[in-house]
Amino acid sequence: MISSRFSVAVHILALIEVNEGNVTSEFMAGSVNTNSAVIRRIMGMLSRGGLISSRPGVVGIKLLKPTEEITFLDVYRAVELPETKDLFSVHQNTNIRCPIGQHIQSAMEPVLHDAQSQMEQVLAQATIKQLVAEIADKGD
Amino acid sequence: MISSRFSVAVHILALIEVNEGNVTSEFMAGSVNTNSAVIRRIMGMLSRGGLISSRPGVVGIKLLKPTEEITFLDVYRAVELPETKDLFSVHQNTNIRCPIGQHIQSAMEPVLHDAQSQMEQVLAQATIKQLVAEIADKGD
DNA sequence: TTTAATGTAACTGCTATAGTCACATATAGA
DNA sequence: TCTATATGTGACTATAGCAGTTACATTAAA
Repeated sequence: MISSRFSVAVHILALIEVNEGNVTSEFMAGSVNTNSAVIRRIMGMLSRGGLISSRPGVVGIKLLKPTEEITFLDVYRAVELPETKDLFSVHQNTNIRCPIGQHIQSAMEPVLHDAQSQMEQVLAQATIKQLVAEIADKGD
Repeated sequence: MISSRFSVAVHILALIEVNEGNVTSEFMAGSVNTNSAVIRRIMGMLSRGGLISSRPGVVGIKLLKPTEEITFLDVYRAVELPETKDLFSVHQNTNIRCPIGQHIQSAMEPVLHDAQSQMEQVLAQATIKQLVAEIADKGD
C-alpha cells in the first residue's frame, strides 16, 4: 500500500496554492491534523524533488512550477520511491536449475512494468491546479 | 510497495501448471528458494481466493480454473488486499474547518481510484497460461 | 500402522511509517 | 542588536506488515 505521505504532500501543495505561499508548517499541520515536524519532513522531500522552495526562519513557501504543471506523478515521485522505482517487489534468488525459477522474473517483468506505467499515466494527468479548482467547486 | 507474495503466488501457480499438479510445498520451496511453510501460507490464500484446491496428506494440487482464465489480477486479489481494497492510503481526520482539509479526500478519490483501476486492468490481461508459454519459449 | 504432506499457530528479525520532542540555524522586525 | 519565530533535521518511540523458521495436529495414501 502506498503510504499517506503522498496524499499529505498533495494536501500541502494545495494549501500553499490557495494561501499564495503564506503558510507555516504549524498552520498546515492544523489542516492535515498532524505534527508540524511531519509536514516539514515531507516539505523536505518536495524541496529535493524540485517542487517547492522554502528557507529557515522565513514564513512563505514558493511553488517552483505553476500548479497546472505540477502533476500527481511529480508529487508521487518526490515522496515515494526516493531510491527504489518499482511498485511491485519480485522475489529474488530463485532456483536457476528449475525452468520456472530461472525465468520467472524476466517473464513477469514486462507485465509489472506496464501495470506501473498505466497507474503513473493516470497520476500524470492530474494536476494540483485541477485539484484546487475541484475543491473550490465543492466549497460553494 | 506491493509485497513479493504476489510474484511468489504466480510462481506457485506456474509450477502447479507445468507439473500438472504433482508438486509438494517442499518441492516448490526449492524452486522459489524459501521455506515450505511460506509456500503453504500463500497456498492457503490462493485456496481462499478460489484458485486452487489441496488437501492435507495428499500430494497434488488442483487448479480450479483453466490457466487461460487465471489472470494476474485474480492472483493479486487473492494474496494482496485480503480486507483493504485500496492501493493508495489517504490520511484521515483532516480539519473540516479548513476547505482543503474538508474536501481533500473526496477530491483525490476519483484519481486514485482510476490509477488503481488502470493498473489492475493490465494485470487482468495477463494470464498464467501466457506466462507458462513465455517461460517455455525462453527455455528453448 | 507407518509415512508423509497439508494447514496453521507462534515466534523472530527486519523494515517502513508516522508521531513526538528537541534543538541548531537562520531570518525578520522591533 | 536583540528577540521572537520558523525551518531543517536528528533521535527516539510505537505500530504494523512481511518473510523466515520451527513445531505440530490433522489427514490420507501405501
